[in-house]
Amino acid sequence: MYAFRSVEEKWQKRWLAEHSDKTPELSTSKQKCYVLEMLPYPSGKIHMGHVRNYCIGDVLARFKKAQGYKVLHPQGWDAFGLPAENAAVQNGIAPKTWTERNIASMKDTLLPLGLSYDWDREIATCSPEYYGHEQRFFIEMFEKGLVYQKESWVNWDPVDCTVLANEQVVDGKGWRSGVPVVKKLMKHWCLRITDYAEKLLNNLERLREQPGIAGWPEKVLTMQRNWIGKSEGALVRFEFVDISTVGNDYHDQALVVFTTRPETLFGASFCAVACDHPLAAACAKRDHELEQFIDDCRKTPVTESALSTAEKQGYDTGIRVKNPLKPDQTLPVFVANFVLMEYGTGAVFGCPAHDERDFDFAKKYALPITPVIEGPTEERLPYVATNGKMIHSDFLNDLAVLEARAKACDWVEQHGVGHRKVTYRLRDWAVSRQRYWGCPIPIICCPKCGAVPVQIEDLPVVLPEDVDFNEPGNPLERHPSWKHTKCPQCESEAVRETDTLDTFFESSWYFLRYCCPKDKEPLNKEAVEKWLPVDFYIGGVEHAVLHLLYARFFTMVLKDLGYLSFEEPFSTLLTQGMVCHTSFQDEKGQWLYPSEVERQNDGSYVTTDGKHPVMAVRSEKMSKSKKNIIDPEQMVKTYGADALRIFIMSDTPYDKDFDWNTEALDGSWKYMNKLWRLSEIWSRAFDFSGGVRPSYSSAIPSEDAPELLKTAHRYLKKITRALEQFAFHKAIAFHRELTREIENSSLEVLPVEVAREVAYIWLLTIAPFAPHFACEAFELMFRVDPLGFMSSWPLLREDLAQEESVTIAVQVNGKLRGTVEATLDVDQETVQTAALALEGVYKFTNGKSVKRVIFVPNKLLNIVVV
RNA sequence: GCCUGCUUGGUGGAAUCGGUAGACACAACAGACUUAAAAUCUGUCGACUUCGGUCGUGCCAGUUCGAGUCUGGCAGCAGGCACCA
Repeated sequence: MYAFRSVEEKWQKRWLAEHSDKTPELSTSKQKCYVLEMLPYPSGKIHMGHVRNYCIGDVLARFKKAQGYKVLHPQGWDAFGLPAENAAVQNGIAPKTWTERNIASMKDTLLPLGLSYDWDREIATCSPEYYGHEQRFFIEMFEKGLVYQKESWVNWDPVDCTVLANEQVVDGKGWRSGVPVVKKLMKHWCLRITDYAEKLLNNLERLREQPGIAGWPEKVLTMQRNWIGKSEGALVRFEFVDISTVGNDYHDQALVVFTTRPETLFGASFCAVACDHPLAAACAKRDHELEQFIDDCRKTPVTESALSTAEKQGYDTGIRVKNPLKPDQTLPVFVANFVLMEYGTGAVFGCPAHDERDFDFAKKYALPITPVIEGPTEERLPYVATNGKMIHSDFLNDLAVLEARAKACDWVEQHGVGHRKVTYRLRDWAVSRQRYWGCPIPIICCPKCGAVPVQIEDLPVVLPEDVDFNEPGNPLERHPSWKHTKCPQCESEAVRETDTLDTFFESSWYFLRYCCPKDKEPLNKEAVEKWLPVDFYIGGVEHAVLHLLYARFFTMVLKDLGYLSFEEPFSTLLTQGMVCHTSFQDEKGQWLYPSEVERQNDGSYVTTDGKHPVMAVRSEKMSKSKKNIIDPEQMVKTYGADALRIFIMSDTPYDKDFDWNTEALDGSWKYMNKLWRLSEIWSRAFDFSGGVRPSYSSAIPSEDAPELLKTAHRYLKKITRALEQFAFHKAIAFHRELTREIENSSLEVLPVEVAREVAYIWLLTIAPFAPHFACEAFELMFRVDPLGFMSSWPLLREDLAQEESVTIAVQVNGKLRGTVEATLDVDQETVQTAALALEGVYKFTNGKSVKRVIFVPNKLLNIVVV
């Protein structure tokens, strides 16, 4: 049996001791390959999702290295974040200690997997050597006006006691705590990601698949496009009919609304403003009932389900405005719960005939519904499509909708009542967190000078370690000395900002720091320019908008700050599927671990102790709460790293969900044993001493090449191709076929030079998946130190890989009736003669006349008869 | 509601350009070896069949000599977005 434990330990020790995976020096960026997996949060345990992620990256890294690329393949830790603080509160462990302990134990699980990381470049984002640099970025962004402080309604997570970015609110709930988010008015720091909205959107085109570059998955591009949510329209001014009704608290002569459908202005029947709109506030001062209404609106829960069922509510302010296109028409102004202050101008005009929402509202408040578009056929209102002709619209009549839109825009611009305007759904990135375990925001609040950045030479602003977690809230806030300092400008007593940065800040640039992890400067431009962009970035699709949008934004900002000269950090993005497992419930509905359950012959499940019936729930993502988890450490101990690596890359394409099945892992383990047995047989059968690299096949003419050599080259071609297309599961399937071919060939007739080359191909094509085995077997068979040979890929002889005989399918009227064996590039006549002689073909052509014959060289002959 | 994917045996999945559907595995079944078990090896494994074949890639049409693959329509599943004006 294959002694995987000692073998794997032996080679891991050597790789580490000899720095086998050290990043090579790079003189130019030619032939470089940067392979990166999304860095893990040090939660304490490596789970199967991590394993899948890192195996994909490692196979790619090893393959590219073998192909002759200079590979950068680093790993690190996304080490700031809430769980560390929660542990501090619950168990009294300092966040730093907790994090460091977790990093150590997770690394202990990673090392036995045999991943080819350059550990000399390891980063932990919680170290001041790391976060000090991002404080500098923050200050430079501040000075460039990309950072600002704003008081506004924010998403507040009542459990984590912190502000959340819009991206972190999922279904109206905090992405971490899972409790409903509440609105809270707070001062917080924001980054002007909206300044980059257009670039973030336009560059998505470049991330598409291109020749030689796989690009980003369409799904992710679409998600980012939707998230940015560009819409083109116009701002339009609606003058107040009687300014005195508005009162002195509102300072504009008109209400400005944003619309994407200016062509429907002739169908307007009301205007509505958000409850946070200044006009609403102004009116509420004189109207107690309105004040009450606004209060109620704010209390409306913001959860998705509540929003979709919530009825549209409006309050008529009594103010009336003039329709700018139709000055004799006046419209009522409502405060309405469905208008959002954060989007557009916080004010809309309603055209009920052509908008679902306006339609509902108009019906409820008995407002007129005037159609202005006549669709091609009889449709019911509201008619929201844009094909049709304009009606009841004065100078827009008879125009197509899109023409009318352009004309309406021209009109409002010419008459000074509005202009074209582009709006985005994307909002600025709120980065303040009222937490301890994060990067301190390097700002000092001076009573005289206001917010003043810390001097660059005073960086990093280091987190204090003597903090107490016995009270709720931010420990930095109540630390006796940390926040007290002097203003860098005027020297007066001042306090530090006690908010820390969102942890997505750290992960927005770590991939750059790997190029120069020990540099004194934040980034070594030369190194960054050589290695970036990341060629293959591998991670979960759950980061499609959060992390991946921030990282792109950050790269653009750093370009504008002069740190680098490219805009897009990741050329190809590979999003791996989840690792799933059946989950089990006992009769009481309690979740059970797979180890507590056993399968019976009839396919049903019972508990291991007591044999109680167990319900198997459909396979779903492995999670602690459902207990459907498999511990990678345990699997490595039982089956070995190579078997686990091969297994997790087998059978399922990398981007699809993977169904865990321990029995199938057993199959991979058996394959390892088979490989080892075959290696032993070959090492006894052949003496490969006197040369390692095959030198034979380049000399031999293809017609003299033994069949097995041709087979090996055919599979080398298939496996290489599969790897280049990220079809890892196919590469393994092909290798299994190759193994079977080798097993079935007789060794006696095989010249040693041919055997050498076959063995070389056989071992090196599985090496990216099973590197420990490959080393051990190479050493055994070639009797040399294999380390230098693992980073080479066998040279393909295309002429040997060519099939020289082909099986040609013979069809009659498109139905398969037989096959003909022939030599490559055989002519039609030969095939046709052979085909017509086939019994199965004759039966269907006999007595009929041949109308047509289609011949596809080397593939097929189709005889059409009538 | 909108957007994006996906749908092939009992299961995971193969099938470059439209050209032999089911590679490679898992499970199952049968057999060999064995005192026995494990391990290993061999075989069967889409449905129907009068054993000649016929049908079969979610459903209905179309293009084609030929469709899992292309086009149109429909259904189901998954994911994303959503009072976004």
